[in-house]
Amino acid sequence: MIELPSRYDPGAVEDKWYGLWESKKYFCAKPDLKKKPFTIVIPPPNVTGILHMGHALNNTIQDILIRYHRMKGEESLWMPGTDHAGIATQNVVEKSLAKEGLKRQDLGREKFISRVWEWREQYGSTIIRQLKKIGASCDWERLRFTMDEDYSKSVVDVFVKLYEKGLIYRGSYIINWCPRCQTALSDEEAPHHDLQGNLYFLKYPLKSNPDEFIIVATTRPETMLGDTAVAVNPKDKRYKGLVGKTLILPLVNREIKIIADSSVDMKFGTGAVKVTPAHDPNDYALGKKHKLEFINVMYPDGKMNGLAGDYKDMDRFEARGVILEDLKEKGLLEKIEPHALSAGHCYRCHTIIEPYLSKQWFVKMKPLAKPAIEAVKKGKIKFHPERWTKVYLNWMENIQDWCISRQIWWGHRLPVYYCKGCDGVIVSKTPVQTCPKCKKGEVYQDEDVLDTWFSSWLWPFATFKNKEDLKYFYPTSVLVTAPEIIFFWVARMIMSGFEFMKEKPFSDVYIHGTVRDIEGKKMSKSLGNVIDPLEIIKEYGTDALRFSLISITAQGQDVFLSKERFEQGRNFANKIWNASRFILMNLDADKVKVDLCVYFKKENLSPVNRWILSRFYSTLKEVNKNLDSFRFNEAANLLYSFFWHEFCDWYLELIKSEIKNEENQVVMYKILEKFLRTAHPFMPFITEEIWQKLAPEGDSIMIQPWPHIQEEIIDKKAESGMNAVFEIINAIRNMRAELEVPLTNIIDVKLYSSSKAKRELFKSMSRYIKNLAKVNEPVIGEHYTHTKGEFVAVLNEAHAVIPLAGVVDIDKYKAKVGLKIENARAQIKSKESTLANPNFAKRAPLEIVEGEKEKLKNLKEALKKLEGVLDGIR
RNA sequence: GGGCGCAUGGCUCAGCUGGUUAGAGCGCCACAUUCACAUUGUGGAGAUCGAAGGUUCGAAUCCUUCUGCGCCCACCA
Repeated sequence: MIELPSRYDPGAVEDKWYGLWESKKYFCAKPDLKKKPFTIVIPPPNVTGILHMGHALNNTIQDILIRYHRMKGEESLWMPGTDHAGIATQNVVEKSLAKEGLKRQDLGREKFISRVWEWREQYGSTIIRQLKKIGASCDWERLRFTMDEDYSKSVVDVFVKLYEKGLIYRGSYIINWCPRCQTALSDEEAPHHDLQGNLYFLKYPLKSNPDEFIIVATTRPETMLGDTAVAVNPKDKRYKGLVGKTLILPLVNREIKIIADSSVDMKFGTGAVKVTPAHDPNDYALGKKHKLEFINVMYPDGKMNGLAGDYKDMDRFEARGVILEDLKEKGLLEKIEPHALSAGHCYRCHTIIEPYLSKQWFVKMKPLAKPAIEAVKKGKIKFHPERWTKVYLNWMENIQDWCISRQIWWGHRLPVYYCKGCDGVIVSKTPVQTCPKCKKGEVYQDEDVLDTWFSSWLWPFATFKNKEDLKYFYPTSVLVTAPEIIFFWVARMIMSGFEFMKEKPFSDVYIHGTVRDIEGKKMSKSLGNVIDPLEIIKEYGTDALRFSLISITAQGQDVFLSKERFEQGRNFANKIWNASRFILMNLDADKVKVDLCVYFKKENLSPVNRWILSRFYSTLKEVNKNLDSFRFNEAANLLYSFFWHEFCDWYLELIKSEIKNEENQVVMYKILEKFLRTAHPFMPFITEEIWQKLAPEGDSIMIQPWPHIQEEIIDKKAESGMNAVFEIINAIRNMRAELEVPLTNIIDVKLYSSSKAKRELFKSMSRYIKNLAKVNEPVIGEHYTHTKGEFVAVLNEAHAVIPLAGVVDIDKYKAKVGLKIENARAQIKSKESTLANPNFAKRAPLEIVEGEKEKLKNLKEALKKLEGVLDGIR
């Protein structure tokens, strides 16, 4: 006899079992040629990161996959690690410095970087600890960091390889510049958001006649200081005689030409566009084409520079206001129209991006994209859900070169050196002291670091330290991630895989939804709508967190969360706990040792046991199918309803009175034991806790085999037979509720069926019917004929009948029903008269009238039912 | 401008290749507590599956159009 508390206490067991798994090295994977490998690389969280619901969902899915495949006997490796997250981490450390009143420049590069490392030492393990808390079965001995020495070496190697291949180049282009972070960003790091702005119409006077103007429309008047031309469409009649003439750029009084270019849209604004080649990508192209001057009027921090004349040192948006005022004063501001536009925003600090002309390093992407496109098109790599394929292909087919240099300090420094003597550029894997070209010049290394994603894109292979492991575990199996990083990471890993490994990095990409709050907003600290997974763990337990998260996440759909949703998971864990407690209390250890096969062979399993076994294997089959097709919610919900509604609500209730029967003991035990194994990937802790109590000499549940489907046990006939019994019990319960007969009152029941098989079934199942419906031994008959004073339920090929005599006072019951009927009739009458009232129709709002009509309809239906009941009794 | 997703009981959502009575959780109503579990059990009410067409023996499911919401992409001065 085992004594257990009636509530599952997750806090008391989780750390214990996690510690055991870890100490026994159950998470560790080694190449084993006898086994099939199954590999997942974790999307490395930022070192400074803190676990949020997105992580919880992402990693629960991965853990389910890993545990499932591990139990299926595959050599399963989940490779963990963290990302140095260049800009994000630098910003965090800078913020903490700011509290001391310091800037990173005050420390200098080297000291600042050591500060970041210190920071990492202190906080870098937080996210790892938190991943352990949610039960992640990563091979922690392989923990990697994108700034690890050998990982960094791979980054440098790759840079050099691409450079030597001519796929990396340096050049001056318009890039996305964040004036706050003061660095270049890739296009992906500068997402566009809508803004409500204005279209400003500015007058530029002609040199030949200062009273004559050309009017240009712009959303960014402050850039006019850097204008070097005005462009019109050559077909535009309005400006026919003006092309080639000279304008005086107001405020700076610089001479600029009017040029003609067919790219100018005649319908937009005035059809004349100011050209600022150093501050707009379109204008840049125009500037190149027409050989215009490039005048950069801003400092890197977004303030106007020396070329901005009187506006020097003003912030770009401040300058905008002042410039507009000055133009207005001079009568050169024609008008202002509201205009919706969108602008790039820094993905780290949300500052509006400045398109900025500067010298940066780029990767030529088109050649890399080619095999990556092909692989997906040919189905070598599959996206789940499939629709992401299109998103991926669309991006890949229009891919732009990747700006990879960042003007920050935290990250992989570019392996690029410049010679002061001959201006030579040296790209080298190893540090360079003297210029190999001129042999004498002093050399200095490029100050920039690489884009964080330039290291992340190597993750599926650079995380392997030796060739043997790489060969065995690569390509990896599944990548699990959110849609936000398809371009940042997934697409680039596919490219790098083919480029550097000559092989895809993974076979399947599972894209799960974004975690949102119940109003559909993204969870974020600034919105204050965060549900902290660790708090949920504290309150409800890890298994509850995992189970709830999974069961409400439909494939690829966004997840809407509120705290109450985790109650479902907690309640389920508690249900498992109590059912197990019940079984443990009633289990005779010696009886249970009997092999289930003994019963199968004899084919003498009782219908109830045949049914529950069939239901278990049917469920298992579906669970397998759904896990294999990434429908985790379906799998979870199948387990939920099997365990709760079939195993607990029906099976355990059925066998309760015969629980010491050997066959029942064996089946009950086996079902629980197999269920625990099946549920383990979803709820690792509670399943382990119960497993240990159930099979004390057994090893941990996490290294047990996944239950094998016994196809021959799936018996649809047994299932439908029991369903007929359940139908009867339900019907009787239903009638009892209708007649308000309490369960303490055992009543008579008659069952009729013209089918001999059914009659026999009822007879053999009568003890269960008696127990669960609280009735006396049923009287079983062949043909049902309607008799007064009986309450009837019509079933599938059968009738269940409760004789009312002695159960309820027929006259009283009749009177009660009669009263209800009268009541309903009165209500109908009153509703009808309301509706017939012409004043009501005139004055009441339409929805009220409709509502009343609806109510009337419902009342009439209810009346009909009641009249039927009365007919039955009479 | 292009693309994608969503619209199903009061709320939040499942519903895979179209197939008997459209499911769940929460909420609501009634009844039940010496019996594994009130984090429970039993029963119930509540849905013309966003709208309009179409394909089909049959549509929540496939097609077209429309409406509303959300997201992504795009060099919309």
